[in-house]
Amino acid sequence: MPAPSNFVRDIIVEDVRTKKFGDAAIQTRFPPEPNGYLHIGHAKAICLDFGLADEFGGKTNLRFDDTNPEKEEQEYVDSIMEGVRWLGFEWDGLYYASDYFDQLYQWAIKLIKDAKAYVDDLSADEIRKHRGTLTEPGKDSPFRNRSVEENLDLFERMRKGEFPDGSRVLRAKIDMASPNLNMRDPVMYRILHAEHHRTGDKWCIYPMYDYAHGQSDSIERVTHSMCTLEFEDHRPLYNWFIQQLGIFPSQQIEFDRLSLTYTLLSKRKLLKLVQEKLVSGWDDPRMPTLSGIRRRGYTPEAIRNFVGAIGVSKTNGTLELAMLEHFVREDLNKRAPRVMAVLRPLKVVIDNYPDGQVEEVEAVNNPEDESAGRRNVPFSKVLYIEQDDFREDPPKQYYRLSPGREVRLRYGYFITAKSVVKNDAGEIVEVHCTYDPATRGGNSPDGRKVKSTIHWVSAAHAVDAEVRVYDRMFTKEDPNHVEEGQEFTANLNPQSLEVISEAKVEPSLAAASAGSRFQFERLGYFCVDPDSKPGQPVFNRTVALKDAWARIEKRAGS
RNA sequence: UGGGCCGUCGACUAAUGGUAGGUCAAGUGCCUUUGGAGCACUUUGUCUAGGUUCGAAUCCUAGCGGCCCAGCCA
Repeated sequence: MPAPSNFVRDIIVEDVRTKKFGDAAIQTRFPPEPNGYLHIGHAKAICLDFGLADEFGGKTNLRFDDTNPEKEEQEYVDSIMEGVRWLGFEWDGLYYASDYFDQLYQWAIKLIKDAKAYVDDLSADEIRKHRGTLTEPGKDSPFRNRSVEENLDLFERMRKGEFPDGSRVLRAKIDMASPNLNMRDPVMYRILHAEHHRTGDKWCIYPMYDYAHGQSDSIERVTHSMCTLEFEDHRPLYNWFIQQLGIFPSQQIEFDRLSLTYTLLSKRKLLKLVQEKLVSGWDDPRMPTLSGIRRRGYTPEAIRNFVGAIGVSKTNGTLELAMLEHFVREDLNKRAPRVMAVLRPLKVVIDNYPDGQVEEVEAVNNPEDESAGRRNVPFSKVLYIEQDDFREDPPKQYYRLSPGREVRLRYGYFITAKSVVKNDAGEIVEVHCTYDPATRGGNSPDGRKVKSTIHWVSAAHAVDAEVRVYDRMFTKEDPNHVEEGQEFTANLNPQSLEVISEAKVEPSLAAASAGSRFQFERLGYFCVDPDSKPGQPVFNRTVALKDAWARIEKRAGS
C-alpha cells in the first residue's frame, strides 16, 4: 500500500532533503497524559507518530506526559501501553516527563539567572485579572522585577515545601501585552503537595505542560513533534523555551483531531460516563476507547486501515461513523468465519421430515477464503429461523418465507410454508412447512429457483446464547448539541444496547473462546465476550451487515 | 471586538500555477446458496468578489463563514 501523502509527511520529506536535522534519523513521540483510556482519536495520532517514523527509518518513543499528579494514575499508564501494542506498534524508548523533573528544574534556575523567569506571589485569581482579555493587554505583576537572588531563593524554597499550594508560581518573563495570551508570562511551575504516581513525594512543585513538553521533546531529540490544532497558539512558547535554553530544536507540527458522528472523544466526558455508571466501564463495547472497540470486536488492522484512509490535514471536520464501519466490515469480511445464529427464534416444523432423523449438512466456513474449509451442521425436523424471516402477510419486495412461498434453508433444503400456529395473543409461535427431499444441499434437480435463502439452526442441537446488540451510543450526530440547560448525557441513545438472552446458535459455537470473531450469516459480525461461560457464550455485535432489505423498508416507510 | 488556524462533491481527502481525482455515503444495473461480498456504471464540489497570469482550487487584495485561545489542565 503506498504511503498516503499528507502535509506532515511533506514537511518531513522536505526536512530530510534539506538535512534540517543533519544526519539524525527522524524521531517522533506519542505523548499521552495517563489520565484516561486511549480512544479512536488517539489511534490517529499513534498511527501518525509511529507510521511516519517507521516510513523514514526513524524511531518513536512512548512518553507519558505526567506533570499533573492529581489526575494521573498507574492504571491509565498500563492501559495506554496495552492499547498501543494492541494497535500493533512497539515504542523505541519508554519515558515519562517526570523522568526529566530534575533537568527541568535546573533549566528553570538557568532561566531565573538569565532574568527570564520570576516567582510571582499573586493568587490564581489575581493572575487571571492581570492577564487582560482577548482584546486588552495584560498588566505586569508587581513581583515581575524581583532580583535574581530573591527569585532563586524563593524558587528553592518553593521546591523545599516551605509554601502552601497556590501561594506562589514560577512564571516566564515574556510579554504581558502579547496578543497571544500564552505569551503573557505563562506559569512554568505551580506548588502541588500531591503524591505523584512515579516520583512519590519527591516534588511539591510540578512543571506545567508548556514548560515540560517542548523540553522533553528536546531531551529526546524529537525532530517532529505532532500534536493537535489547539496547540497552534502554544508553538511560539514551545519555541521560546527551546531558544532561551539553547537546546535541541524540536519542531511542533499541528494536525486536526479526529471527530466522528454519533461519538464523543473527550476524555473528560468519557470519564463521566464511566464514573456515573452510564456504561459498564472503560471497555464497555459502546465506548470509543481502544479497549471498548476491541471488546466490541474491531480489529487493529481495521483501525489502521481507517486511519490511513482518512488522511491528515488542518481542516476541522467530522467524519461519518459509516466510514469507520466500512473498514471494520472490509477487514472482517475477509477473515471472520461464517456461522448460523438465530437472534429472535421462530419455531419451524417440517411436517414431512422423518421424526428423529438428523442429517449433517456441509457448510462453507468463509466464501472469501477457501482455506477456511468446511464444517458440518446438524439438520432435523424442528428448526429455528429468524422471526423477521417469516411474514404471514408479506409486503412488496419481501422475498422471505410466507404462506405458500418456497425458500431455501442455507445449505439445507427448499421448504414451503403451509400453516401457522398462534398463541392466545395472536402471535405466530410456530410455522409448519414441507420440504423437498430432492433439494438437499440447496439445489433443485429440476432447476427451479427460489428468491431467498434464510439461515436456521436445529432446535435440538442449538446452543443457547446471549447476544448483545449494540447501536450508536448517541442519538445525535453531534452529541454535544443539546437544548438549553441540558448536558450531553441527554443525547445518550436508550437503545444503544439490546440484550437478547435467548438466541440460538449452531453447536460449533459452544466452545468459542473469548475474543474470537464470527459472521452470523445475514446478520453481522459478532465477537465472543469475556463474560462467556462454558456452554453459555455471550456475543457482542461488532457491526451489522449492510442490509438492502432494511433500506427498502425504510424507504417504503418514510 | 485582539491573535492563531481553516474553507474542494452529502462526509473525509488529493491535485504544491497546467485534464478537479480517490475513499465513504447515496443511486442504477450485473452477479449471487448471505437482500452479504464482488463487479460495472452514475449523480453531486473548488465560500464570495475583484486582481495577477497564456492559464488560478493553488498566488495577491477585500469580504463572508467555521474552529481555537483569557487553567496554578494537557
